[in-house]
Amino acid sequence: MSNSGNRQPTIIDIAKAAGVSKSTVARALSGSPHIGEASRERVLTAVRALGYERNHLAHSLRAGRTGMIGLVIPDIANPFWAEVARGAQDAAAANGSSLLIFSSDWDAAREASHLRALRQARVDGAIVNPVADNVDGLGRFGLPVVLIGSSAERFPELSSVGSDIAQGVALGLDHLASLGHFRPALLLGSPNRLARVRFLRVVHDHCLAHDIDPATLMIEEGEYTVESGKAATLRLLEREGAAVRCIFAANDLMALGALLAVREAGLTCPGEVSILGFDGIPAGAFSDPGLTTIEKPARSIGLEGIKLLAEAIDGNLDHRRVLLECTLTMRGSLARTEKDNRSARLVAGGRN
Amino acid sequence: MSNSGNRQPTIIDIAKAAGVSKSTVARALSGSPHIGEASRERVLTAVRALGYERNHLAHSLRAGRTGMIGLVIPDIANPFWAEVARGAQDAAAANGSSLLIFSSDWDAAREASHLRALRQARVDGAIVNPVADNVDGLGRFGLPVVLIGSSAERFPELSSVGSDIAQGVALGLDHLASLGHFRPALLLGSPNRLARVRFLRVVHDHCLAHDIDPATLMIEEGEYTVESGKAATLRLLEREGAAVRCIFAANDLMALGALLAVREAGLTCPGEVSILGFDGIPAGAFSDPGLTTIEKPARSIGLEGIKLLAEAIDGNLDHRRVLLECTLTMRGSLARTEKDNRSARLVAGGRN
DNA sequence: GCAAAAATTGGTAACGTTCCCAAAACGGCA
DNA sequence: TGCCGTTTTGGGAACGTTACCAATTTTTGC
Repeated sequence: MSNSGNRQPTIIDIAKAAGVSKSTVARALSGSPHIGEASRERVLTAVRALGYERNHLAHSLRAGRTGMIGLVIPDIANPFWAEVARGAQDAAAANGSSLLIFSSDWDAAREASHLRALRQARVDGAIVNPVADNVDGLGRFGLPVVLIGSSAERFPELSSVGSDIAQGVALGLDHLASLGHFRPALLLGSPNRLARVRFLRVVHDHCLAHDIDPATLMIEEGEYTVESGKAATLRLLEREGAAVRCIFAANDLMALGALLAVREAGLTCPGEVSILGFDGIPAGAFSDPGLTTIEKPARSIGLEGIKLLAEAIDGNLDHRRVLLECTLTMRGSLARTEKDNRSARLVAGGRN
Repeated sequence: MSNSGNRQPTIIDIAKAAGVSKSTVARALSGSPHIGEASRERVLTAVRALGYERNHLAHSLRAGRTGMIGLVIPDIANPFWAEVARGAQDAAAANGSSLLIFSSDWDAAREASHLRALRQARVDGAIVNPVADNVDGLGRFGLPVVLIGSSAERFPELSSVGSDIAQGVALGLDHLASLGHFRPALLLGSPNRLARVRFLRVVHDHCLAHDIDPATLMIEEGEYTVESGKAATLRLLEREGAAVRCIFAANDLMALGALLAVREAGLTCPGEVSILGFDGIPAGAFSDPGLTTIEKPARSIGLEGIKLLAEAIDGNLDHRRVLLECTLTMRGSLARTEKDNRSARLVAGGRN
């Protein structure tokens, strides 16, 4: 009668069934040594019989930690972020915590609202790709936070995990150079993007190391979409006297657009034009030829984020910034060139 | 001294600050009418001053519901499931609940463990794409469940949301017919797959409706991957006397493979061979030509799943099976054919 | 056989919230 | 002024767990 209905049994139900007090049940459940063998047996039998499962809510309330972690990313439907989420999920599962995932849609208000929800749910901490420009929302978050993604640079006072863009760009340039492409045309984002500045800085250094005048590199702009990449490449190919043999795009979508443009211009890839992308999106595997690209370690970012956060939660709060290496994923869009265009290094006057 | 440290304030802290009892604070917070205007003001002022935020754990424990919903899918990194998750997320956010997302990796043990975690977290219900063949794990889940995906058919006694494959296949066949393709070659999964049977049944009906002998259709098998789709298409094109003008693939990956094969065989798409896919994966938008496909309503599935679950949670537990319409996403891989191959309907003896 | 030590057990408070009931304050009215 | 009805308030108890302390039982040593 007291246990009418089929609600989940509590330790009190177990205590009644086993004929002991709830304290004893708690001890049996927690594996405490302060309990007799006989009692433990009877409790565990009752637990199995009634199908008891600990109420995580009550436990969390008492213990002051929930074992839940928040993950706020721009869009779970975006392959890159989905991959990050997957990494975080695996790492979280490994240490027994679960993930509360939210998509901010690059909207500051939504991000703030999600952070509030996370705080109210009393998560132990959160991993966030911040969209808000002001640190306020995050600074006042009041819980351990780890930032992910490149935008984390704007908040140097918080721990973060990101991919090493500079290393990735250098890796790409070195690989291109090893194939004889010393002066790839560049498909970059719009000038006000932070990523573009970073990208160019590495290119600059690379050029100096190879005795090339950075000013002679051809550069076109896009908006990180297939269409803009295609249009930009078409503009590139139409430049007079420009024998484009290699294109290095700042993201895979633009690289895919470049591929389309090259074919539309009657050229072949990789035969006449080599194309290198940046990101490692799944769609790059299905193009023809497959897109060779610098792959960001998306899954590792999620994984490492959880690791860092776990440390922060355990009080081991050493502020850290982790940069993970990008890797080269070779598919078919790159070919060796015979004409070593490094010889152009002494010729001045290329446009842009 | 009592409120030392900077832990989150509770209603008791607010009560002290406002000089009232915790009951009064609770009333002010819940918008109860049984409270004086003066007290309400003082409470709300204190709330703002101390930055109080309700402890969702304690509330859930008391209220008996958490406002949390579980989502168990095979892989959050898979674009289709990520899209489903996004739909669920949006719908959940709309009614103020949050999502606990887990990836089962098509592994029954992992699925069971995730369901256990959800039960312990006392979620209000769960949306699951079941991998386990036995209904046991789900039947004993003990909480409201909504199944998603086609495998839900194996559990007719539970509510579910899926895409209407039959309608989608019919839609594709009708569209192909409207372009003059009455006898598309079929790229299907292996014979033991349930999906294949369903697919074929619709094709059969369609053929009868158009006076075509289903036995004359060319069919090849693949494993739902790009490579197997390519290989299968190559086999198709090598058949003697087979003038393949149209291919209908059971999923987009195989369709993408078909595209590669067609080009490799020196043919053009859609000029000489039209290709129709099924799924609506993002990569289909980036191929050349873009892949025309039957798109599953992934986001709507997640959305509708939450709606159904919400009803079930509110006790309105009418068992239901919702089938959502697939849509036709037109890109560039289909062309009208002049030769109406319907005329072949009287000729018997095509292989397979 | 008895005291002391050790092992085992039960009772109670606490985590932060909400709900119910009773107490207090306030107003109007005779 | 006293009584009654209404509004406003405070004091528990409860949700299910864990932790502490005290009480009980058992074991050990002499």
